[in-house]
Amino acid sequence: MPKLKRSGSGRAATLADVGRAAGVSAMAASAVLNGARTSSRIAPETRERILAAAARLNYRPNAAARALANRRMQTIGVAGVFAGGELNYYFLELLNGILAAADQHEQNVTVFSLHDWGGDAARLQGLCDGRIDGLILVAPTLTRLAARHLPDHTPFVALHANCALPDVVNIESDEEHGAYEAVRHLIALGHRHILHLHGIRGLVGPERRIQGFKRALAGARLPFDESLLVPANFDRQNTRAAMRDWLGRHAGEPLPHAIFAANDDAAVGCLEALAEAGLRVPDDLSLIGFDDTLAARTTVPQLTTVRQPLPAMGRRAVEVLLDRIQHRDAPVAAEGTDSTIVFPVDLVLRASVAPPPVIQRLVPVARIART
Amino acid sequence: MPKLKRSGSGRAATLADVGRAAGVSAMAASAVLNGARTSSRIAPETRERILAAAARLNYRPNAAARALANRRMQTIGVAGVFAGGELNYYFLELLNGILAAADQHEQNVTVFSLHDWGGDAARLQGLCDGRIDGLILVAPTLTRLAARHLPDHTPFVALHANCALPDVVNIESDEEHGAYEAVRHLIALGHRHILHLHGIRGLVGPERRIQGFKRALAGARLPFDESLLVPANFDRQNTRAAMRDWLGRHAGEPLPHAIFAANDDAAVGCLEALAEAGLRVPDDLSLIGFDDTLAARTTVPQLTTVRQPLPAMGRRAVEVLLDRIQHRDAPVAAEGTDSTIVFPVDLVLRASVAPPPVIQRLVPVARIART
DNA sequence: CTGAAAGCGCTTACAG
DNA sequence: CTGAAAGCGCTTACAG
Repeated sequence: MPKLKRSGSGRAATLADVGRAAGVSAMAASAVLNGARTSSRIAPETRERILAAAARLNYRPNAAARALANRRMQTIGVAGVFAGGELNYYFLELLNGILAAADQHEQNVTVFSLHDWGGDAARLQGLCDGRIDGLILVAPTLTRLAARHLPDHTPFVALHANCALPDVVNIESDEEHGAYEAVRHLIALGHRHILHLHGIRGLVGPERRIQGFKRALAGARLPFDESLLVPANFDRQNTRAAMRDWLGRHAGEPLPHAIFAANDDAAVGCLEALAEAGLRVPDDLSLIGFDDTLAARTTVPQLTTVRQPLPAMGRRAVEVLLDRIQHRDAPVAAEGTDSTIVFPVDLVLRASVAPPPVIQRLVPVARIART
Repeated sequence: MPKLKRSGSGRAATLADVGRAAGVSAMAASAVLNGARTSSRIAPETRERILAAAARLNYRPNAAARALANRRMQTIGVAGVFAGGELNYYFLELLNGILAAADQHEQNVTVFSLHDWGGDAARLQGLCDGRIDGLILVAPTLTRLAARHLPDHTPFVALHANCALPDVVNIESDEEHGAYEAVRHLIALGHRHILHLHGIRGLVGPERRIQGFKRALAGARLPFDESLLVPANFDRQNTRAAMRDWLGRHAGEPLPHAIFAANDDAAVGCLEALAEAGLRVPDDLSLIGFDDTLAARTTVPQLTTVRQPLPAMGRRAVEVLLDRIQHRDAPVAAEGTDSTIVFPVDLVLRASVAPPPVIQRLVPVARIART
């Protein structure tokens, strides 16, 4: 039986301990161990002694003390509304890129999961207390007032900001164009009657996708009317319910040729509702998503979708933020330049889209009431 | 045109500033602002003045200074191999629970993404330098030596440890039982010829699932032989390739009744390979997964699977860790008690399992060579 | 009830 | 090349 007790007690070795053990001052130890850029060099022989003592004592510089002296934590924060029932894929992809870039620059990443932007805008203040050197805001939705009162002394960068943030670089992708290309692709295959499952009206992302949808229809001289817009809220559960509901209300009418879902999660919810109703994708109708998250690759059939380069966007956010941290006093963007970085999007062709069936199906009448 | 320059420069207000502004000492300010448990109380009138000054100066306690004085960062770390091509669902579910519990206890969470456990075991050392108060190891696979040399002075807790970690609480679930129940369920429905797509041999999780598989077969007096075990590596891509390969090698032979995949990702990969071969789940054969991650819910059909309560396990890890941090010197477990916490698992019934078809299909001969 | 002192562990000038 | 001093911003005893 091993003794179930770690020696966790007792304090860790400090620079002073190392110095004492090597017969030098703490600051000589600091110079060799923590790579100070002191102009002076330590004699090779002394250096060896210090290194040996440090190894022997298992010395490890204390991050808090260092941060206090340097005014730099080597840590960046990531804040957003991630949890809410289901953690989302969107964030997972982003985090992937953020972690990779942070690792490369030897920065730590602290994740702040907010409940909602409304009440938690105040909480943001609390995070900017020296524990992080800068903060990445993921899809922030702040009121004008809150946006103006972002904590000073802390640099920010935003990803997919849903609101104007004065003096903050915003990183986004060309969503309008992505939506346009997606719908144009459907139209090119012969689809005419296309539904759009859209996100929350008023938010930047959903509105841009709606704009792209409309522009593609207009470009093909296809009529647009509000009935083509089905509200779905960017989330699987909601969309499944919305789609079930839609099918119920349109039983017996001609089935649309295709559906353009505002994101992959919505597309998956839609797929589920269609499957329940006995409709096959892409045989009976085509479906297209947006984002190219894992969700798009783990459905059967896999989803044709618009790829936003989320990991690359996350990486870029880290780089921009680190630059802001280094040059706090530099202006966010050159005079007259926009402080927005736009990534290109790509249409990714997979199995959920096919030409429309020769004989258009009707929306089936519900067979079984399900919960 | 707004001026694109934040006032980021200039330093944040300190306790000394607040004290000065309120005409008291920094420590009086400390007592009222940072809730010191100093036995003495500050006079209500002074208190008001201090509070007012703090508000006026927008005072925010400095985390690093506090950490240095208190020897407590209010931050826990989470380390694991998460990235590797595709960030995994398993971690996403866990993180969900970890973030929720940390939030509740007002702790920050810092995520360390390791490349692999081999080389990075050394990096663990580097993290234990006061920046975190304790560390959660996610599915660690350490050598005996590395395990023995976990940094002192830092409490740990492990989730699904793949190796013995002296004096570290390990949180896991009853995987053997889960595997047993899954296979028993298949057998109860009439399945006889069942394949198991297993993870890496030698790791704790995969081995336990194999044990459960074998026990269920033995319980029903079904013969086991090695050919029922198909190596698949816990990941979608690999499993798809493995399954394609298996189908190719067994073309023309009777199709198995069912497949038990060692995790959901593997099940999804399997599903893809089956779909490519024109085989339908569950009509032609049944499929069952393990974990109940999002992957299990976003396939069509949704997967019958064994649920590990990952968010709850993540929450528990935080609680155990915080307890270890509070009582560093207490033994990890009472004398003679095991320092392992085992969560129960549940079989979740969804659409990927059905009774075997009346007429057993043969493995189809590959129709098109695909890449 | 309030303040002066010392310390947490590290760094950055500044002397020798 | 090396050390003594002061400071980063906060806390915790200890005096008054």
